[in-house]
Amino acid sequence: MFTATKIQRKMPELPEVETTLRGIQSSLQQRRIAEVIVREPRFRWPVSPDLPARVQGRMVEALERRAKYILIRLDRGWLVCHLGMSGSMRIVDSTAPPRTHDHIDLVLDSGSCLRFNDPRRFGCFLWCDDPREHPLLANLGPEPLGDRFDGDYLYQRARGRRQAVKAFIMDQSTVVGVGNIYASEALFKAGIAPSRPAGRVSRQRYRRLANEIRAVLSAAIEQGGTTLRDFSGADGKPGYFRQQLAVYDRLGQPCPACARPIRKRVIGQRASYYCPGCQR
DNA sequence: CGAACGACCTGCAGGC
DNA sequence: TGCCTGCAGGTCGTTC
Repeated sequence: MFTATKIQRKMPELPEVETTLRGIQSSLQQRRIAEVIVREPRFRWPVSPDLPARVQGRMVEALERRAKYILIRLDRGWLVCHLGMSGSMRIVDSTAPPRTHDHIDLVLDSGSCLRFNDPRRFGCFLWCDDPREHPLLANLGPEPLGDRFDGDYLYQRARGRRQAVKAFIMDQSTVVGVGNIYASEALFKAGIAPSRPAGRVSRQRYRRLANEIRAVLSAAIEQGGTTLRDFSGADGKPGYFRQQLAVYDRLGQPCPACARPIRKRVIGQRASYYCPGCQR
């Protein structure tokens, strides 16, 4: 039960990032940034001391997402933000007192404020001239919901790879945005064992896998709002999101398809859940 | 080149 | 109650 709460509370996989972006977009767009408050600059990459000066007074033109990065386009330059493993963003009244781990504020001319909270500080909040030239974004694979991603692409890219297929699809240079939960889920739905070498999955099965990745991410994005509402409302309603998961965090529970107990194995240093009967 | 692994952090659950 | 250990949604840099 507590596991369900845990999952709800922090889940910056791609659907969460997309939901976050949609949630903050209308409050930021076409607003001027009156002030930047950095209470804690130590992140995965530290906040540059000159970031406030570059950002204060700028207008927010648009928000975009690339992989799990939230990109905020200003009238001069961009902000490149990542939620890491524990980050979240919310819109608050700029007079609201900051809570623990509320590290950065973008105070807007509207009186609202974008507040970035990140307990583990694995995220980042960077300024750059042009994200297309930023090294962090340079080697990212295609978007899983875009045109350039399909089974044939995965099949081609997997030629000669001995790496486990789960690690392969979680590699951001293969395809972006497939996190640990959805990697397990998509592999289950595609009937592929997570430890199978990437180079030993057929073209046909990669087509299935690509479709399942798209399906599971799209469904989660549609539900993202619900997850966030539960999160911010703190109404203690557990498990709504977790019920959608067939295998993740379900060690020993019956497979929804064949009822054999779900197994857990560490692959590429990450916990992986699968059905030994349905996945080959 | 690919692949494995350590590292970065805090919070929480569970065991003793 | 409190201390210790292990584990957690990400992913980059180093090393082999």
